[in-house]
Amino acid sequence: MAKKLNLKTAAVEKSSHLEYFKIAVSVDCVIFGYEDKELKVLLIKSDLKEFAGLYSLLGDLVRPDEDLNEASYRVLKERTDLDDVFLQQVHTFGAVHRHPSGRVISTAYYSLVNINSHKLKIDNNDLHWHPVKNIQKLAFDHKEILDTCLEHLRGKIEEYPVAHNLLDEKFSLRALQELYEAIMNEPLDRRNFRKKITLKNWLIDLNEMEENVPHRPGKLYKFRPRLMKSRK
Amino acid sequence: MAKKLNLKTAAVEKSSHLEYFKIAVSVDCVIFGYEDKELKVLLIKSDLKEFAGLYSLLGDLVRPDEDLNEASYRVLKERTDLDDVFLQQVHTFGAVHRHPSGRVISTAYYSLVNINSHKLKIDNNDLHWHPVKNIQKLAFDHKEILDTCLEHLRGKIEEYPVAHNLLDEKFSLRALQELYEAIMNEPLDRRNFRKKITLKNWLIDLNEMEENVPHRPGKLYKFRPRLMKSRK
DNA sequence: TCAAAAGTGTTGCGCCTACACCCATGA
DNA sequence: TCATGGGTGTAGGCGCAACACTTTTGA
Repeated sequence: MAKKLNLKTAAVEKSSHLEYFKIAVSVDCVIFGYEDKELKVLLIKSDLKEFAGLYSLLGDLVRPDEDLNEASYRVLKERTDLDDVFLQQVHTFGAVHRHPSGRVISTAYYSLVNINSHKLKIDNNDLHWHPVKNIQKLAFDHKEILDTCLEHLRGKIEEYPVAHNLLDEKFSLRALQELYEAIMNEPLDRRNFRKKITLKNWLIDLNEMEENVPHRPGKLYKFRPRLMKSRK
Repeated sequence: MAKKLNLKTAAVEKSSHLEYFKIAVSVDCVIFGYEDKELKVLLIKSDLKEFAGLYSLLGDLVRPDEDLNEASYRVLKERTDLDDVFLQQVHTFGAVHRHPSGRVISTAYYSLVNINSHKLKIDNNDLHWHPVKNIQKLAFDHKEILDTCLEHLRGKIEEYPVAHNLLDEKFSLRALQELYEAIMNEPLDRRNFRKKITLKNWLIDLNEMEENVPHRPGKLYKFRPRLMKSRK
């Protein structure tokens, strides 16, 4: 009974805090792809005058009736038409002046997609895959977001079989190693890499060989299907 | 020149998206403490009718002119009067209906504080330290937030010397081990624990002994000062 | 036959776990 | 002298890094 004193309904609480509903929430997606032995990220030309000439990550405001995670899937789907992909939340960036349009707090996600398996929905915004290594500056705090996500990705691929999202279904161990080298940005020892991967037991030997290569063909592998839970 | 076509100022962009500024952003702080060989968390009685009788984490809406991280420091300061503490962002929870007052997206932080080194600012909301082990249910999605933060803490203390935030300045190795056992929720081998800690070189031997213990006194240690960067 | 990459093992090191005994102190 | 915890070392296993030679294929 005495406890009743301080209780208020949610509706009452909301009305007393209306002035706080002035912050927009967005998601920014670091969409990684892999092509020509390079890790790439999907960028778009910023359409803000303040960032004229700079590229930015793909992002959008979260809709009032949309889960935060769903918003990141929507962004991805809108741009790549993919909807069953690896996508992971990493960090939320909330500096007051990070966005010139007003107060926008943004949750960063990264995603791994196969560049060959989809067509970009290219509009007139210069959407393109950009090699991660060359990126010096992006609009907003997107360079920091990119760096943070790349750091997370580096930790992730050591422990989880997520690399299949970036590759075609069949691949040689060399191709897989080149992918790892591109992500880690360092050369790896071939024998040790093969041992480590074998030990993890992520791969299935397809008993097929590379074809049309100008050298001794390598065996082809694929990732074990049960490991490939997308959307998480 | 041609590029000018699609550019718009930030002000224009904001006006075209006003309907999205309807989501509130909050921070929820999992404030961990350590007392009586138990890991505890600071809880408050929920003041929402929808959650009558349940406890919740400490949180607050982020102010329009306040950095996200600063909001979490403010919440901590308001409740514990501490302002130079370990605080780390973990995850952002954004389900549509996670808050009955409306659309509130919440970024979760956890913090490590010394229960003895401050006085709680206790108001009439039944603010108290609650053993983590006994918690079954909390208001909102706060149980999930707690679990997520605890999992992160477990990883953190293995790699970083953050435990000093929970202990008094001087402590015995046994006390440190008991803290680790409380956090990991499992017994640890004494010899192996000491070896591991010694190897990490986090501690300074104070050449002092425990006093007033009913058994052989142990040596006292403290954490190396340079390691103790608070606020990350 | 050459160029290019495939494929393969061993050694040493550091870290981890499991495990048992004697020592110092206060009651 | 007893109860309580302090303090210590070793052995086996595992993962990791460093490192070189032979084989297969296409050109």
